[in-house]
Amino acid sequence: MPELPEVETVRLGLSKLLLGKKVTHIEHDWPKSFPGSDADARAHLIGAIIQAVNRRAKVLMIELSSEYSLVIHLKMTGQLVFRGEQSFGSGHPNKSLIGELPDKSTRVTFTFADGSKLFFNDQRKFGWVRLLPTVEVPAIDFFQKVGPEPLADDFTAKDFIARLRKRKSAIKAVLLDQTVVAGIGNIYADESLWAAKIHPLSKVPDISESKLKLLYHELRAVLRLSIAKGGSTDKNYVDAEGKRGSYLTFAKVFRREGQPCPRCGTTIIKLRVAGRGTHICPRCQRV
DNA sequence: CACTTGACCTGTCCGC
DNA sequence: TGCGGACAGGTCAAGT
Repeated sequence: MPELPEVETVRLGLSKLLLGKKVTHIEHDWPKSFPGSDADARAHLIGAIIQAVNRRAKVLMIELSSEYSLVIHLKMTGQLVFRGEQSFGSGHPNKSLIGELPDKSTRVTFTFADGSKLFFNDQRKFGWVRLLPTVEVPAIDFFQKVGPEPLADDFTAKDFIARLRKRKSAIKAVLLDQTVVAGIGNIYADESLWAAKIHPLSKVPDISESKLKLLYHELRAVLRLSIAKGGSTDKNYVDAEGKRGSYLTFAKVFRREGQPCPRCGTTIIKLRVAGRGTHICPRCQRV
C-alpha cells in the first residue's frame, strides 16, 4: 500500500516524534514481522536512543545510538503509529482512522522511557521490522538492486529515460519495477501515466522521447503533491499520528472508474496490467 | 538476463 | 444471513 509519498509522510512524522526517545521494551506476536533473535534485540535495541529516521525507496530506517538500525517495510497494509503517554485511548484529539492501540493487527510494540509507544500494525503480515547493524543496511539485497530516488535533485529526465529504455515491456510494469526507479507503486503509476497521456500497456520502445520526458515531470509533480497532502489513504494507510492522507481527493483516475475524466469527460475504466488494477481514460491514453 | 506469474496473509465486498 | 470467489496500495522466488 504505502508508496514513496506515504512512507515519506511517515518518516517526517516519526522524525518529529521519536528523536531522543529511549527504547525500554519491545513486544511482537508474529515472528515474520520481527525476525531475528530476542537476545539481539535485548543487546542492541533496549536502552538505545533514536537518532534519526531516514527513508530509501519505500523502506524506513530508524537509526539507533547502538549503531544498529530498525529497517522497516510497510508493504501493503503496514502502519507505524506513535502514541504519547496520555493518548492510548480512542480517537481524540485527532480524528484518527484507528482508535485504541494495540489492536488485533498490532504485530510489534516499542515502548519508550517516557511511557510513549510506537505500534507497528500490519493486517496482512507482509511487512517487517528488522534490526541490523547500521553499516550493514546498505548491503541488504533490496538496496543493492533498487533504482534511484525519483525526487533526488540529481535525478534528471535523461537518467529516467535512459533507465526506461533498457526495458521492452509495458510501461506500467516498468514503472512498478523498483530496480528501475524507486518508490513508485500502483497509485502513482496510474496517476502519472494519465497526466502524461500514456497508455499503461504501451511498450517502452513505442513511446516517444517527448512523452517520456513529460512522464518524468508529471511523475515528480504527482509525488510531490502527494507528499504535500500527506499521502493517499484508500483503506489502511495512516501517518505516524494515525491520520489519513488526503491525496486521493486529488487523484485523477486512481479508483475513479465510472467517473468522468477531468480532462475530457470520457468515462474512466479499469483494466489489469502487470497483475494490478489499472485506471485509465480510454480517450486520453491510447496504446 | 528480461519478463511473467504465483505466493505470502487477512479482510472485505459482491453475487448468488 | 451465509458462502465462495475476486480483489486489495508490494516484493520475492520460481518459472519460461
